[in-house]
Amino acid sequence: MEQSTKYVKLEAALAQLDSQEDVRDFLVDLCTPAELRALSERWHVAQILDEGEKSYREIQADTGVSTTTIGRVARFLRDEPHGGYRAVLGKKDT
Amino acid sequence: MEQSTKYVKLEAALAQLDSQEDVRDFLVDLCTPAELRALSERWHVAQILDEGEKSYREIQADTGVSTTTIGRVARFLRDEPHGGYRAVLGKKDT
DNA sequence: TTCCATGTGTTAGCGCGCTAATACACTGGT
DNA sequence: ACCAGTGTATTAGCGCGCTAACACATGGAA
Repeated sequence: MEQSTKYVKLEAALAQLDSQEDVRDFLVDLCTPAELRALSERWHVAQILDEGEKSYREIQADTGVSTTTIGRVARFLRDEPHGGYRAVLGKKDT
Repeated sequence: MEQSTKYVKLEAALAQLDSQEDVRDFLVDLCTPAELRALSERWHVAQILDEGEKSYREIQADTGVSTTTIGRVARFLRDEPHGGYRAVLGKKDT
């Protein structure tokens, strides 16, 4: 298989990784620990918010994430600028 | 398909996205523009370094990324803490 | 040997995402 | 009417990744 384009876009690189382990290793090399933590926390919060069963303050107590950040994630989730979260959240069950 | 575990890990979420577009949309929702730019630049630099044909100063001139950052990416690439870059770079040909 | 480009390290300063703390308007239960 | 809990906004301060601008040692070419 020939790779014609000289450089692989970030999303293309991630899309071609199938296993959870490969993605993990790639992210660890690409991100700093602080960044990886921040991204994981946001994604975690997004999933909790999507369930719609906990208040901001409960989520803060459970995860340690500030309500400021929770509010920001909630805004992205609500406004759905690109539906990127939905594409994954929608796969959880039918 | 039932999703038994309550929350999906970040790497699992990305691993289950097949298309480049889905990954892109997910990243755009998850990351801030500044973060996405930083990650993309690092990945871009990593690929250029992997070719081994340009000096740090050339890369800086081409991409606008500082030699400090280039050096940091180079160090990760050299030390290969988890081989995450390699897993993608190795797929480019052969 | 001289000189220049290289990889690498160091410092200062900036931008920005995060926390902590607080405040406000709204709503449902008592 | 009151009050507790909610989503949300605001402020100050901190950590950290980035840039800019150096400095330094090494190595190859003139």
